[in-house]
Amino acid sequence: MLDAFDRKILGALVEDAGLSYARIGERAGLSAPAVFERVKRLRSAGVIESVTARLDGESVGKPLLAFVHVDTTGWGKSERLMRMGEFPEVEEMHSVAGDTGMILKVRTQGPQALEHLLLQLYVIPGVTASRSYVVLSTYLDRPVQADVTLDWPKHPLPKE
Amino acid sequence: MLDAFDRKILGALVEDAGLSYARIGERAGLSAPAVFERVKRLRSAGVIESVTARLDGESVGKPLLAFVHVDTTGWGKSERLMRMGEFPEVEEMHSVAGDTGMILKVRTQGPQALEHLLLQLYVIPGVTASRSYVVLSTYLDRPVQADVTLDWPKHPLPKE
DNA sequence: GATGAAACGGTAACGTT
DNA sequence: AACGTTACCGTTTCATC
Repeated sequence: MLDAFDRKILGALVEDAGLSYARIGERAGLSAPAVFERVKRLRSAGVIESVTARLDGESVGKPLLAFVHVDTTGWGKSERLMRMGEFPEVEEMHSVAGDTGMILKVRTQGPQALEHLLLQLYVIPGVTASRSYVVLSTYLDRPVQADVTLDWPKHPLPKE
Repeated sequence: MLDAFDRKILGALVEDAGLSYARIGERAGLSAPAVFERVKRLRSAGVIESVTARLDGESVGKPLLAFVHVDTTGWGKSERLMRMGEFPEVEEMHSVAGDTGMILKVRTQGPQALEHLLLQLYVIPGVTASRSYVVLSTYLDRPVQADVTLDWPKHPLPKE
């Protein structure tokens, strides 16, 4: 589905979407219009979902990052729970397999704002518990990368 | 630090960084050159960290998303642990407060690639345990938002 | 911060392999 | 069918007020 040209173009755009098509073309071995055509195709195919500015949480007034595990009775995707996404502080919501049902990534002004968010959570019918993991340091935070580690063992049988 | 103009500009750029300065200016009530100057300032101030393409995990061959809790003896930030970031599959690494020391966000080709990543993890001295939360559905996944919920209660004392 | 102008890059049409 | 070349036009970006 994606050839080597596409991978190089995507790699460049993830690194810096402000690069000119000509410059990306140098990196990928294509002319600017060729890059343009491929980017247009990758966009409409949904490979590129969007092009956005990444902001510094602290600078925009949200220095506190936390992952919140939410336990629910029944199954997770309630109307009320989904509405937590209306808070700009909530960046991610995933249902997961494991000892919790839902993981939220939230970025808030501080502990009080987090508490308010948790209060909103406990008002929702079916929410039985939550565990918050407050981030102390972020060592890595980057977008989906275009490349993949190639040489995974096909059948990684652990040696005894 | 950020005025209302900045917030509007940042909001527009997070939504779509491909917008022209003229169009952002309409939305914010500024001329294109004024927007340009502010964006330049926001960039060099580090408020805008980067401008990137957001890719669809499935399309780039990484349909499996998981959060991995890593428990370690001593304290988390070992040289070896940091090198997990060399895998393009590892998107985030945070040290956290709670019943684990470190949370990794990883996106892989499938279960086997995740297993290989976990094997790499257990090779690291000091890593004692891990718990993986495999994402079943993603309901929300968006960048840091420029806006904040305004009317948090200042001192949210829970009523009895 | 706005206005006007110059340089640059995005984008379409066309020709080539 | 996909890329390169050419050329135009909108946008970025700078100088001036």
